[in-house]
Amino acid sequence: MTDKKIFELHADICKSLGHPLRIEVIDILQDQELCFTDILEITGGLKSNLSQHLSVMTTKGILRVRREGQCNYFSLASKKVLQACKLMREVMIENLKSNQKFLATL
Amino acid sequence: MTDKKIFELHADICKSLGHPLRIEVIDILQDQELCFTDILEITGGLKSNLSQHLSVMTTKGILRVRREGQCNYFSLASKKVLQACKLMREVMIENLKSNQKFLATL
DNA sequence: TTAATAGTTCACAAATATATGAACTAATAA
DNA sequence: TTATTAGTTCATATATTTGTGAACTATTAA
Repeated sequence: MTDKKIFELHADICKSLGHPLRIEVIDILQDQELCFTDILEITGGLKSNLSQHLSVMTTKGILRVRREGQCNYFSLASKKVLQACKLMREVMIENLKSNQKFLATL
Repeated sequence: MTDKKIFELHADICKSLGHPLRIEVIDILQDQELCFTDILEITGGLKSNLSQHLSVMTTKGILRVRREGQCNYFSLASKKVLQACKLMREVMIENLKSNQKFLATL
């Protein structure tokens, strides 16, 4: 496999982190498995929209689904996703702080 | 700041990882500082395109730029970005392997 | 001053992602 | 059987990203 192809696959899975609703879902599922309706109740918004985002995340291997009766239970496929997500949040917070410091000097 | 606003900022910085060229740049800069022309030579493509991607990454606080003479030297702003990136690559590789295993059973 | 190098910025076209509501399916309950 | 719950899928409108080439700016060299 060429490097370029690796970068594409790598970027593709990283895209899962690039939407507020998907970040929120990762946040919610960090230490629990929840069914669709529970997630929807927490995040708000349209069910069709959430369903599509969960579907993308599942297809990309970020989430697992488990069907039980009429409910679909979602969970994180790997703790590594959560770790990566937390690291990026730290970077964001650090940038936020350094911007605030900079603004304070004006 | 509301949770939703945090998720937006978080997702926004994660978007930096969601493009093959930007992943390649992070890869290249993982242990060195390089100027624009060097990066362009490695990645290929149009200079305007690379310039715009580097600009986005810098604005989002993923990269640092240092001007020296006529050259712009780029480097990673934080090792945490690299760590996050590596974790996501591991997830991607694990998924790739498990897909291959699944295909082998057919 | 003129030319060359090293990039950035801009305008616009094309591609991709996102949101929305309606229609649909599958499982359970009445 | 009929209704209800729990979601998925689809079509389509809108928004955002991305790629491209031309024009531009800043620094150094001749």
